[in-house]
Amino acid sequence: MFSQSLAPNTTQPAVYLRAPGADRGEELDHGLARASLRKIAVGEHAFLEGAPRSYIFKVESGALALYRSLGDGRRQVLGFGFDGDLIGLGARKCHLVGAQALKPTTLRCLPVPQLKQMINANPGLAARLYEAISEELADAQDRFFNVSQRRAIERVAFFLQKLSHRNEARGADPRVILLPMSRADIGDYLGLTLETVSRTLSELRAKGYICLKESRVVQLRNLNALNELVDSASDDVE
Amino acid sequence: MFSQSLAPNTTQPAVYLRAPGADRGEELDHGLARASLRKIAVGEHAFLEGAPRSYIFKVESGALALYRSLGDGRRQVLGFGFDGDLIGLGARKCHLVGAQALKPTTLRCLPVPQLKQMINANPGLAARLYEAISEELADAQDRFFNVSQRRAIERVAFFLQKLSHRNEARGADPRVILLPMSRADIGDYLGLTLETVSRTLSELRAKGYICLKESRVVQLRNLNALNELVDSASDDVE
DNA sequence: CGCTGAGTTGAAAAGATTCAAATTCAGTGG
DNA sequence: CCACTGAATTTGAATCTTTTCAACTCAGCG
Repeated sequence: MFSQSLAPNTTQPAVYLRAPGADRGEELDHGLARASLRKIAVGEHAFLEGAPRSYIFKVESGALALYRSLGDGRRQVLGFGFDGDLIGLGARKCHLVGAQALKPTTLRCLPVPQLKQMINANPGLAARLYEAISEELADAQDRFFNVSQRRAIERVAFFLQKLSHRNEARGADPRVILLPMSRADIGDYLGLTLETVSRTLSELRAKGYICLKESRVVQLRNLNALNELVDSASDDVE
Repeated sequence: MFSQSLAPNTTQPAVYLRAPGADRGEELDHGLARASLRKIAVGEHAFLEGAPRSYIFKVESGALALYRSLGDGRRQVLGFGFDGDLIGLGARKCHLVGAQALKPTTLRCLPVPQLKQMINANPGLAARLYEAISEELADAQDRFFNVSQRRAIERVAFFLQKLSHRNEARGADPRVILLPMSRADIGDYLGLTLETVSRTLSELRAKGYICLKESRVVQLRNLNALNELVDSASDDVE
């Protein structure tokens, strides 16, 4: 793929690995279990863009936005870190994304040298990291085409669907979504303005697909319709 | 990052690694040098979406489009494979992207079992693959925000800039770009329609930034202006 | 009880898509 | 070698979507 080898000022990845599943990442879990805890308040950063990568983190509780700043004050949110997620991984020496807490957040911090040691001691861990990061790439691609070629309503539906599936995977209610992030964060994630996000949520409510009691609590009332918005690439669902 | 752990039908990554640089991937090069050659014609596939991952490929000459199909016949082009690029890598058993030749293309084919053997014999190789894929992820993120929050003219400038840098990195003329792909391919890559791509190229020509003698040959006449279009919103942290 | 920041909503403007037509280009067969 | 055919490209005009700018509501908090 040409893009990476061209990118001269390519942005630094922090590489976000998912939380190890049941049969993966035992070593990581083991190391992390003994790692130190750190608490950060809303608005504080786990790490800043450009900061040296000293630790990798596992989110114990709370939520973070992973973003890159643009020159003109705008920013691109690349993802969110929720409890169970690993953040801050990557091959480079510095983070090129920042991780800012959206609510009070607790992190486990594993020093990078220790991670490297673990990898050296256990080559299988490298393969796991590789798998995890290739998942991450797959996800980035998934998000890419769900954003680049779709309308606002489809993007928002995609976003809600992902959160719903995440709940499901964790045994939480897939029909009730708690949003720790603002409309602006969602917009920066989906490539929309905050007004469009708000309007689109209102539109989904008008269609009866969702229910918005509080602005940060979304009830999904018609999961099928949402899924169709995401899956059907161009059949309008009115 | 939540997205990956949610994605239920997450798309399969083929993981696209870049061509090994001067000091990287010697083992890969070594193995590939003895790998078998395969030629494919325009429109043929190196591998189809969903096909089992039997080989990884190095593009010797030619060009391919790496894409995923959408339900309704549209597709998302995730990248292009040019000579020197490695394609088809990834942790999963099947490709979830297809790789279709844009012009007559020659590939080196390295069987996956052999790659695994090489990794086992040389743990350092795994680290290199990890680095390479984290670069790939960084690139995907780069592309992501260059597409999701920008106008057509900025997207096209970004595209041309990348190709220009690629030429530069390879000792080719950074001011002359040969496009092996159609306007539709570019559009599918940038999240635009082919008409918009065409119009935007015409606009860049009208501004005097580029020169289009033939539709597949672009001369960059004002590299600074193009760079400003790209950088206007994204200020790199380095 | 007024502030402040987040969210919602409206209206005008900008930008991209869609549909349609014209033009260029490449490859084929005469 | 040239005309023909189909594909790729360009361009135009109408339409649709999203953004922008602005006003307004609401909840939390000093």
